[in-house]
Amino acid sequence: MEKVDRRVKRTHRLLGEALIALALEKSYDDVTIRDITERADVAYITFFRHYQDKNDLLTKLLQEMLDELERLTHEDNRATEGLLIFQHVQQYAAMYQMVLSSESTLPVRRRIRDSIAAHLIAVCTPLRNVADEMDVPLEIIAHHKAASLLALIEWWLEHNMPYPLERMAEIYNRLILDSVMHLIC
Amino acid sequence: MEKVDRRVKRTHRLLGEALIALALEKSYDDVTIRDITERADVAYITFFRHYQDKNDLLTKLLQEMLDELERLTHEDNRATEGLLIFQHVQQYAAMYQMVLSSESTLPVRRRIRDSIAAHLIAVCTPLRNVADEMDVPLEIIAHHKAASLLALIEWWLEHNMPYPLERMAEIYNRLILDSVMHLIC
DNA sequence: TATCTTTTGATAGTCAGTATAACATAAGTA
DNA sequence: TACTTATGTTATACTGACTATCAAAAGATA
Repeated sequence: MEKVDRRVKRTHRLLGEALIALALEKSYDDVTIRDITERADVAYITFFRHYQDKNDLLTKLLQEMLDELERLTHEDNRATEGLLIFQHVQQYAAMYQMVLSSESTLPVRRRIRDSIAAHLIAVCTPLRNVADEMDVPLEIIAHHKAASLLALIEWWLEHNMPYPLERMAEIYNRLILDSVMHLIC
Repeated sequence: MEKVDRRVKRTHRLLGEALIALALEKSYDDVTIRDITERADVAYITFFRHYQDKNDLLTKLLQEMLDELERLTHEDNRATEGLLIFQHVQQYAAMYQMVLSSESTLPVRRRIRDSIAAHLIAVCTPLRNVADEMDVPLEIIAHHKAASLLALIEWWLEHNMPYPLERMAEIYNRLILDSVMHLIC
């Protein structure tokens, strides 16, 4: 645990808070770096002393959020997986909305998708028998599951969460988990 | 059938060809409007006399391509649906790659997705019995199918089409169509 | 072919937003 | 207190989108 200069810590916090607040007011894409530094009461140039660009800041903000989800779903109690995911999404709804609705966050969205897919591959590879030539490749199944989950989350958020998270978890189980499991086992 | 000035027709063609050629050389996002007009040997300002911005040009290029797909899948012979789709994607691979891999085409991607979803809803609504409260809502199923299809296409293109289109059609049937049909009927 | 209409081109300029340099000052650390 | 590091100020370069104006060229029409 290295000590970080209090000023650095404060700058990071101020810039992060400013970005989130501004992205909620207008849209992520419309937020300029000047907006962020002015809202944070920080010099413009200071932004570039800490981050390469706006996406870099967003990515770092997202990191711990995703780590937390990773920790939650790692225990992998298949019965509650959907519940945990949608609880988490509801908790960080603003952040997810930001990532899923803005034009310029494709790399971030890709990283989320790929990490979900990689997780499934890691879990399933040892379980799977010798690959049948006729089977759907595991890599494609994993990609499909990850993309479907993100699409479901996106739908929920874009429609302002019309169903409670418990219902979404159930839908997730039927729509995605069941059909994926059917193909794997 | 209205007559279009030959100059207009020529300008449209030149700008469209230039965008596609340039997007293949670098990436769509890195292509500037000045690039396009220079490649097309057309005055910079002329671009704005025809299109609002780069995405507007792309959208109009995409339109007829999608109309063609719509026509093909409208007859909806479920057995050959996957085959038709992946034939079409292979034929227009460059365009699909452009749309699916660039950061700034989220609106275009959304439109494709939503039109696929709308089609499924139109086809299935009359077939479906009174909605069971426990069922997965048709709207979500449609959104899921559209997003999954796009994800599968994306995977195929990003990995440089490692399987022939016939195999992809088969995967599409098992991974997406079967599970969706299972939930609808 | 002559006339009229529309499109195009050249030029110059505005604007927003990103990014960097140099030096002075303030805040934190030990 | 002395030293180190982060921050602020100011000025500047640069890219790319977008517009205005006026002259010239190409096409449509009769």
